[in-house]
Amino acid sequence: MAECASTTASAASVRRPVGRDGILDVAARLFREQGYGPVTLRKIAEAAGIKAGSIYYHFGSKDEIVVAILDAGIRAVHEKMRQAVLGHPDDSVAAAILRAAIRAHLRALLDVSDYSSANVRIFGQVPQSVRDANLPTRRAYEAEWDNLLTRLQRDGALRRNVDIRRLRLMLIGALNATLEWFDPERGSVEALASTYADVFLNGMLEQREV
Amino acid sequence: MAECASTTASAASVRRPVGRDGILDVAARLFREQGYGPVTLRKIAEAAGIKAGSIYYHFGSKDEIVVAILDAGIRAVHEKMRQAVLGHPDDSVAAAILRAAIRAHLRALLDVSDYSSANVRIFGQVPQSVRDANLPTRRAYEAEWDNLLTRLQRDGALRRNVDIRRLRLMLIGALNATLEWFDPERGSVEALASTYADVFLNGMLEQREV
DNA sequence: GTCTATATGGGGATAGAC
DNA sequence: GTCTATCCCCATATAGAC
Repeated sequence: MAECASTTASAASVRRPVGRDGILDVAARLFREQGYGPVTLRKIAEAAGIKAGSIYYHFGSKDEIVVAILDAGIRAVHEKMRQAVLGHPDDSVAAAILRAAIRAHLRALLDVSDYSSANVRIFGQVPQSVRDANLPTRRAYEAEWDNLLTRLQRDGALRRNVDIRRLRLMLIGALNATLEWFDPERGSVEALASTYADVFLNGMLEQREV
Repeated sequence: MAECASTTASAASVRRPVGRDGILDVAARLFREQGYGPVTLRKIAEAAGIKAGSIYYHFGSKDEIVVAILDAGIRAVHEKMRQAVLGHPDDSVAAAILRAAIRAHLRALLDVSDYSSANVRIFGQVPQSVRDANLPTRRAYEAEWDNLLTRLQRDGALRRNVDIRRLRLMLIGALNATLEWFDPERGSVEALASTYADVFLNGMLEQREV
């Protein structure tokens, strides 16, 4: 969000205003790394190079920070996924479109955005009021997937006996779960995305014919 | 774990010792419902009908309770899955064995055990020391799946180009993610298990021939 | 915009009576 | 085996100086 990474120097570094975006950047990284509970305003302030009380100049409460991060996280992955799908004409092969969407979601989560990964990591841990505030943004992303899946099913590319809502929950849930165990040293995001597409599109059983 | 459900009466109910197992039962339910952070010893004690200080007669710390619940949760789902697989001879159709294993895992998570669901819900939220204590039990369950998948792949039932460890992480991660959204009013666990098996075994694309 | 100082509340944990 | 009472720490949040 801010134009440069914050200095993580513990103290006595160059004193330069971090501002609202700087605080959000640092907080998103900490939430992604540590989850919701362990990240206190004191830790955020220290990582940003300011004092805890100063945060209240920019935000009214801790929850306000969290909501801002959750919203930005969804918007980031939504945008990536939308662009990936737009890159294909409507009459493209269904498998290619789905592969692109899966790849975009995983890249946003594992490669690109601390905000998106923080969202997945902490959404289940934040107070109900915070979840509620994030809901409209989430719904918009879910609708994007539902539109895509509905269109592909109508075109005959997807099995007709699966409920679209359930399929979307399965797919997004499976992709988000990678955050718990993905290790770039064991393989690239690209390879992971390819495997997910293989399994979700064609299954894990040996195909009898092609 | 205890032989009967605890009375949830807020006060002045029949005073009967709840004991170690009673505390664990109540705590597991609260952790499943609320996650790790919001569940305090005071809340556990109140739900169990005792006072917070009394918990320390049975446990040395809050973490000791959490570790006991995490371990019991894995053991419960492990046992269910193992029994489900044992119900099939080694030369059964691979798809049938996998379906049974998937069904057993989902049932343990969504139907049977507060301990298993609490495990999935809070594992990512607990301190590292608690996770470490739970690791051996987890590894044993993971090995059970790896053994099954390796055997099926050796028999030619699974595609050869997928890494077993990665496949297991994909599968378990996807199944565990259902805890976030599964609603029994929208469909049974059995139906959900069937859909998961369909998609993971054969994929979501319309099959060209059978 | 950031600081220092502090109010206020709730958490885990302990000691000793019953 | 459970109670009451309490210690100690750390969280969010506020007030006012600079």
